[in-house]
Amino acid sequence: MHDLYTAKETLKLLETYNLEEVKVTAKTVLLNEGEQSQNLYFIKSGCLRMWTNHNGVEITTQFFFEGKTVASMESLLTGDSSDFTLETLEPSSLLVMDKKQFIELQENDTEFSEWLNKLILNRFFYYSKHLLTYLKNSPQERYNNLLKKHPKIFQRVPQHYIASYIGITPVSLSRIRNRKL
Amino acid sequence: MHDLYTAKETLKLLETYNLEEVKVTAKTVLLNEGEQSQNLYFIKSGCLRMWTNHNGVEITTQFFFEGKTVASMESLLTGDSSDFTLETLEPSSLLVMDKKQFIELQENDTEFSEWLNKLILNRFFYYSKHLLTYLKNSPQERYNNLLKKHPKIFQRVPQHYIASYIGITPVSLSRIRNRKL
DNA sequence: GTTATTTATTAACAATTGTTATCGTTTCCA
DNA sequence: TGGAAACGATAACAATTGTTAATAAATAAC
Repeated sequence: MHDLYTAKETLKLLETYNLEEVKVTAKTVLLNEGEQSQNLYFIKSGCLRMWTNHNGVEITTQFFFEGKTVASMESLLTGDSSDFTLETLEPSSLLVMDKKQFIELQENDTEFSEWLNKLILNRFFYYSKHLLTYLKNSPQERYNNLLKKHPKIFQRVPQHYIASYIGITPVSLSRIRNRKL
Repeated sequence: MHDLYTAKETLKLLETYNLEEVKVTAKTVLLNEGEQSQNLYFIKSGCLRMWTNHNGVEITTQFFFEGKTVASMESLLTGDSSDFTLETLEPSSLLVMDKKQFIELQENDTEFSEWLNKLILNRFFYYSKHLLTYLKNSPQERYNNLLKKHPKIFQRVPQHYIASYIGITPVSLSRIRNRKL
């Protein structure tokens, strides 16, 4: 009942909607903070980061890799302006669903709305667990956990983006990485 | 479309299901960490906190006051054991929906499943925003924001529970509160 | 009402992180 | 391919938080 869709299942579903596929270079902004989200993206290849401005500093809130569906959900669903900027980190190939089709499918396509509900549920669980790491762990521990669970991130993502994701400055992350135990 | 239910609307909906109402004293544990969630609660009066054990220390993740619906959603929906303990902070009056009825309604009652989807969406938005405060703000700033937005919490909830909610120790919170500006 | 327990404050010190700046190195385009 | 921008490491110092402990005050229990 509450099994989540795999990347393959999601791709299969989305392919039935004949979505446009776009190829973009690294550092392409797909959505600007303060603007209304107009699209839902599925990453066929490449990766993205979601970030938000804080006193002129970019705070990365999440990374998304191939096989994942990405959108500023709150903005897309409510029509409010997005709190986040969505930007590619690598040259990426994306399936794009525009807002009009998104709303249409959400209201009239049972399979799509079920898929969406599970996506939202999945993201809810993700945020819930992620929040816990800020309550339970120190920056050092968050780094250790990230390195253990997602070592590949460090090979694909510049370190200073990871720093803000962990909740610290790039300087502090560099220190942590080079701290002798 | 995506307006969320008010406390009054939720109460009205839940009252159609003839739920049992229970009155419990303060410090009553409704769900233990490690056990499967068996119930969904609606708080008619009183308040609850959700917490998780970390190396013998209780980390409070959320407070719930009258008019709110509470459950360890992940545990209730997936059947996994709960990551959290649910405990009353004050003598409380609660509407209780058991898991069997919950599943039954979720599968067969359109209005209930729509209500639930909005509840999940709402909690997703809440966690998303809450997480941001850990990425953007210092403990001092999180305290300031909480005091500004929810000053009543400090009148109803012991300070050391609030400390872990903010992500710091009780000692540090006391210092912040008494720090001169 | 007296005793326990819980709660909050404060102090002293250690450890961590933030801030600012500098300096190589790498990467990116133009 | 050559210059500019981005990136990561490091240093020095300030500021904050964690840790442990002692104490006082408030609350709950009997």
